[in-house]
Order: sequence, then structure tokens, then C-alpha cells
Amino acid sequence: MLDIKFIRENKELIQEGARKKHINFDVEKLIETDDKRLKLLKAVEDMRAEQNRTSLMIGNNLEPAQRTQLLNEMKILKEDMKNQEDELKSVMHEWQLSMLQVPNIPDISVPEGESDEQNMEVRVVGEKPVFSFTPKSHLELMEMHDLADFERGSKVSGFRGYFLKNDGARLEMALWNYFMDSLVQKGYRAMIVPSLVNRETLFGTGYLPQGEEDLYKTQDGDYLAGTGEVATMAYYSGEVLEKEKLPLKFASFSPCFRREAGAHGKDVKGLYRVHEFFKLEQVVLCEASHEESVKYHEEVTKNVEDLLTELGLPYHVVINCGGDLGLGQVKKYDIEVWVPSQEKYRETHSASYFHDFQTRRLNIRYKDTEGKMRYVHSLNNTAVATPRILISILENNQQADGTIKIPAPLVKYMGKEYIGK
RNA sequence: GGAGACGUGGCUGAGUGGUCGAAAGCGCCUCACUGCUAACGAGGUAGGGUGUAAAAGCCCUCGAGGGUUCGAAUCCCUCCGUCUCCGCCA
Repeated sequence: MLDIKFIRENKELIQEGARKKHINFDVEKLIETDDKRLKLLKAVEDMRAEQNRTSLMIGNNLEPAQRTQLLNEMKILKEDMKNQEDELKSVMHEWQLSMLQVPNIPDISVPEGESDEQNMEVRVVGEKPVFSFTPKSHLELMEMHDLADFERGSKVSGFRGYFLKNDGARLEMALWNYFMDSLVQKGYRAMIVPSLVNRETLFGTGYLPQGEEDLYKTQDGDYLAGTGEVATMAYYSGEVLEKEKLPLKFASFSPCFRREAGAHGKDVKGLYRVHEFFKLEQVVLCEASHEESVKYHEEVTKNVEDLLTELGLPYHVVINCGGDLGLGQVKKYDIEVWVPSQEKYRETHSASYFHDFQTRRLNIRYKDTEGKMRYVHSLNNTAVATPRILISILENNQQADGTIKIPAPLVKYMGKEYIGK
């Protein structure tokens, strides 16, 4: 959500932003609706003022005749007012729907492009492993060491269902612990957050109304969130924060659920694309300045890069092009880790900032030094998403004898150096 | 699941039909006082919208949404949430 005044004053910017994001949106139409809204609002407010004045007069002692006359006048006024209010209500409805469609403006550094094909590589880090043998896929490795069971996964859970077993399960937990410990050391607050969330929360974070298709919904009208970002962001919704406490940094763990409605036929085998997974997410709320947003955007990105490097995983960072940005996102980096069996980098992390797009919807504010209420800025990045990242860990660390070398930082969590020895 | 109570500003808490966006206290800000700090004293202090050069003014908001009324924090209905007791279950 953007400020309507800002939209009116910067309609070219908005229109240009929508074009860059390849989002179909007509600013002029919104402004027309807003004109109607303002005109009706003025009319209704004037009538209400009239009504308030007259009511005060009636409250005083009056001649019975005068009183009767005023009561009659009120009856007429109320009828007029009802009509105008009804009209205002319907215009407001249209206005709100339109306001929910307004895309946030992408940063100048965001490249042009329609889809992830046009994302721009900004750096490549780590050495891709060189194998003296044909490397196995994570599926083969997991079967070999009894780390997962996909057949029983779909028997029990359906398409894309899986069980993790033995060191597969333990490796996943080791990752959670390693990433959580590291982030807590960097000053992030450890949280375990709800996945079951209400509608408003998803509107607030920008996952609704556009993302309905990809969300599981309960018979009570609640939803299963696709990321811990949702509950973490809503944690302070409707609140006024103390400026001194900013930035607030969270490391939020939660189960995540995605219907993958638009991804039929994609990555149908293995752990890459599943309906149910776990994620540790970084969320930051900071002061309302672009510089602060950028600073923490770089920070949450670096946090992950440092840890991937510690784990010895080769990765690259791409800057997402306009067409690959969500409605509320200003800029996004994806971090993609090397998958030897596919000879590709695959997305494991996604870092984006929103300025006040989310906090305006969620109504999260603070008082600045001038005493003015401001919406905080919000941003987030994956810390670690499992089981997806297991793919790269298993494949990159496989040995000629079929064993898997556990990355050094995880050894203490696993209590061993190799899987399969 | 059943019964009852409650939901007011940054916080505590008064307010059951009229000039109440709201007493009082706490907190916070300004001034005065003091060698400095604290206490005491004086004043100020909700948010949003509209409007404007800026203001003033006007409108809305007492959990949310409806309704009754000339007029609602106050009465009625629905929903959400919190608390207490009972039941059920860990």
C-alpha cells in the first residue's frame, strides 16, 4: 500500500514502476476514483457538520415549535446524507480494491526484464566441486543412505510428500541450529512463529489478495502461511514502536506451506519443490529511510553469504529484474546455490525490502525525532530453508566412495564427519 | 463445548443518552527552581482524514461491523479478542 497523496503527486513514477514490474495497472483510473471519493467525502462531511450543529441546538432548551422545525429539517438532511453515504461507500470499495493493486516502485538499480531469465548475476562465490566420477543426484544419494522416503511420502501426504529419515532428518535439524545460533550471535531475536494466520495478516504482508491461489485455507477462514515473514511482520501490527528500539531484527522459525499452484510439472521429483517445509527467516524493521533499508538489505544478504561460505557451498547472487519482483518489493536479491547434478545454481534464498509498503498495511509506526508518526521500513531474507538446501549440501559434498562429507560447522551438531561411513 | 464478566489515549483507569476525543494518575515534553541530579511548582501532550503556502476550521475514531436516536464511549444486534468458573483433553 502506498500513500494516496504520494500516488497523486508521483503518478508518472507509479506508472513507470508498474511497467517495469510488468504489472497491469492504470494510475489515471485510480486518480479518477480518488477524485470521486474526495468530492463525496466533502459533501458527506459538510452534512455531518450541519447535523452536529443542529443536534447541539436541539439539546439546548428550545421553544417547542422551533424544536419541531429543527427535527423536521434533520429528517430531510438525514435522507440526503444516507444517499451520499451509500454512494461514498461504493466508491470507497472500488478505491480500496484499486489501492491494493498499486505496485511499489522498484529501485533504480533493478534491471529491466520480464521473468527470472533476465535476473542479473552480481557475484559468484566459492569453487564449484570437480568430481573424478559422475556425481549422483540428491535423490540417488538419499536413497543410497536411507535419508528420505518419497514413495511413502506421497502415500501418506500426497503429491510432493516426503519423509526425511536418519541423517537426513538430523542434517536438517543441524542446519536449523547452526543458522539460528549464528544469527542470535549477530543480534537477531530468536522466534518460533505461527504458520496458521488470519486473512488480515496476509493482506498486511502483501500475500493477499494476489496470492490466494498459492495458499492453503482452513475451514475457519484462516490460512497456512508460506513463510514465517507473515507472522513476524504482523507481530507488531497496529503498534507504535519506540524509535530507540529500532532496528528490530528477528530470526523466525516456522513450518511453511505452499500449494505451488502455478508450478504443476516443475521439479516434480525430490526435495526442491515441496508443499511443506521449514524455514528460518530474517526479518528487520528499521527507521523510515531508504539508506537504512539498503543498509539492512545488504546486511541480511551478507549474513547468509557468510554462512554459505562457512559451509563451503558455491553460490551466486542475482539481482531480480522488474518482472520478477512482487507487488510490494522495491528490490530483491536471490541467492542461488550450486546443484552439481543439474549443473545449475538454484534459488535457496530471497532477500527483499519494501520501504513502508507492508507496514502501512499493517499499521506499524514509530515517532520520529520531530514527534511525527512514521511507518517503519521492513525487509526480510531467508536464513535457511529446508529441505531444499539439503540438495546442494549432499551433492556438493559427495565423495568417490559414495559417502557424504559433512560441512565442518555442522559436525558438532551431527556428531559425525561423514554420512555413510 | 457450557455459564458469566470485560474490551476507553503511550500506560493505569473514570465515564450508562447531549457541548465528551474523554476526569484523574503515571509517563513524556517545555518552562521555572537548584552548584548538579532528584523531588516540588506552572503549562503542554491521542491518531487519522480533509483543507491550507502554513494554519484555522471541519469530519472520523472509546475492540470491529451494523442498528435505534435530532444526538451514542454510554442503548440493541452480530463478530473478534481477553479474563473467570465448569466440562473435555494433555
